[in-house]
Amino acid sequence: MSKFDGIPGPAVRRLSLYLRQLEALIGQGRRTISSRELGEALSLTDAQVRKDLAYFGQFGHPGIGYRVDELTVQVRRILGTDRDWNVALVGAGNLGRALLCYRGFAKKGFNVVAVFDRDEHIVGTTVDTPDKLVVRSMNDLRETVHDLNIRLGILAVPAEAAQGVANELVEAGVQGILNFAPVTLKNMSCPLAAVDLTVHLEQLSFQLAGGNGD
Amino acid sequence: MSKFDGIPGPAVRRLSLYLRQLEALIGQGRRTISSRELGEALSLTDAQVRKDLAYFGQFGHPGIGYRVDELTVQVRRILGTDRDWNVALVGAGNLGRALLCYRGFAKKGFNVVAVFDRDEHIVGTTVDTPDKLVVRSMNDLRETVHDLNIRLGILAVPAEAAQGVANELVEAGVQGILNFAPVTLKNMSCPLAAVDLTVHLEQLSFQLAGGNGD
DNA sequence: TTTTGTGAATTGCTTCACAGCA
DNA sequence: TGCTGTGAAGCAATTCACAAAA
Repeated sequence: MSKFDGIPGPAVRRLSLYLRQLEALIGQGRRTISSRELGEALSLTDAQVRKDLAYFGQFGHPGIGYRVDELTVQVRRILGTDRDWNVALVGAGNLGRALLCYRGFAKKGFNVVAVFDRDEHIVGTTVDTPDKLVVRSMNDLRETVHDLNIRLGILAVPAEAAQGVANELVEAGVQGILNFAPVTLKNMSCPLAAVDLTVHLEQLSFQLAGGNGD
Repeated sequence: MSKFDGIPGPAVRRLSLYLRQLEALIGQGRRTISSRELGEALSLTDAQVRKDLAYFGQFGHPGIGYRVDELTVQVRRILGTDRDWNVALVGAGNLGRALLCYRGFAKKGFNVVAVFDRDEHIVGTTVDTPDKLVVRSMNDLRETVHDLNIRLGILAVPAEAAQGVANELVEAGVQGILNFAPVTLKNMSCPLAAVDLTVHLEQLSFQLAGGNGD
């Protein structure tokens, strides 16, 4: 039903990479870039780049290429990162606290405005991060999500707790979840993204173990 | 040239998910599982599960399904995680230290046995993690990689430094790199895996911004 | 019956190659 | 000439559907 139906998932994922590269180009003061050069920087073919961008509109200029500032604005608009998103983080363990320190989220317009933890011993303490957030109780989830206009949730809890907390997040009104727990969430009624840190190491070990004579 | 040529990349990625689910099943004491049930747990079709596993051998038993312990052994062998891998982490910033605390790596047989940082003020200090590693100088990279039999590197440095450090890792003898820096590494002669934390949030915001009427 | 393994059909994605524009 | 946008072709991955095994 979406206006972006029929667009390959891989193309949408690459959109993020184009944006990252475009932001680097702005830093270098580049005004325009061709599909060939943009592809080269990301190890993609020029045709791939043109087709991906053409799914969303006509952004290029024949004979010139793409204007960097213009395309940046367009890709941000398509990805929805032309405005800020308020985010709740659940799980104030090691990973959770590290993510709070990570500047990359805010730089892209994702503001972590609240932290929650199930452990009542931690609730009320201040997390040692740049913006000094106080850990909130899971009981305040729904109210906080509403009051702070939180739309996304980051799940940094142990695997056993993940499904339950994910349900609570949706119940509280969150519209999308980034899941760091090593479990596949089931029956979610909102968009999901999953990051499993060990899966990527396994892919490397596969390539090394299977790729040569062992 | 590999014995696993012609196998779809997506199938290999799912292998990690099968293994994760199998390990959960062992914890529950399950003896066998059908392709249908395994697929259900991971939101895949039964045909997908069977075809993926069949790329690597005949592990199933008609009328029974797959024996959990048997299949676990096989998948570990295929992924190369039936033995341990020594890993070096470069970048002792917030993200790097958080990854050192993360128990998931060791649980899967990936042992982070050395930490490096370019900042000589940090070199020599002990990182506050369970296994108390001392931060090493980048000058000792090659020697340490050799002495500790390190085969994989985790890159947790700023974007600007990533390409340079990646080159140094390969130069030092590392055979695969897991890259957390938000850049696409170029001209690498070893297997790579990339984790960009903001990319996943952008995918969520795309789905929310584009999926409904805005 | 239940459930696998697999050729065949289908769907989806990428690359090719070229018309059209600057 | 240089470069985009895009149908057509080619390739890759998934799903179907059924023979064979327990």
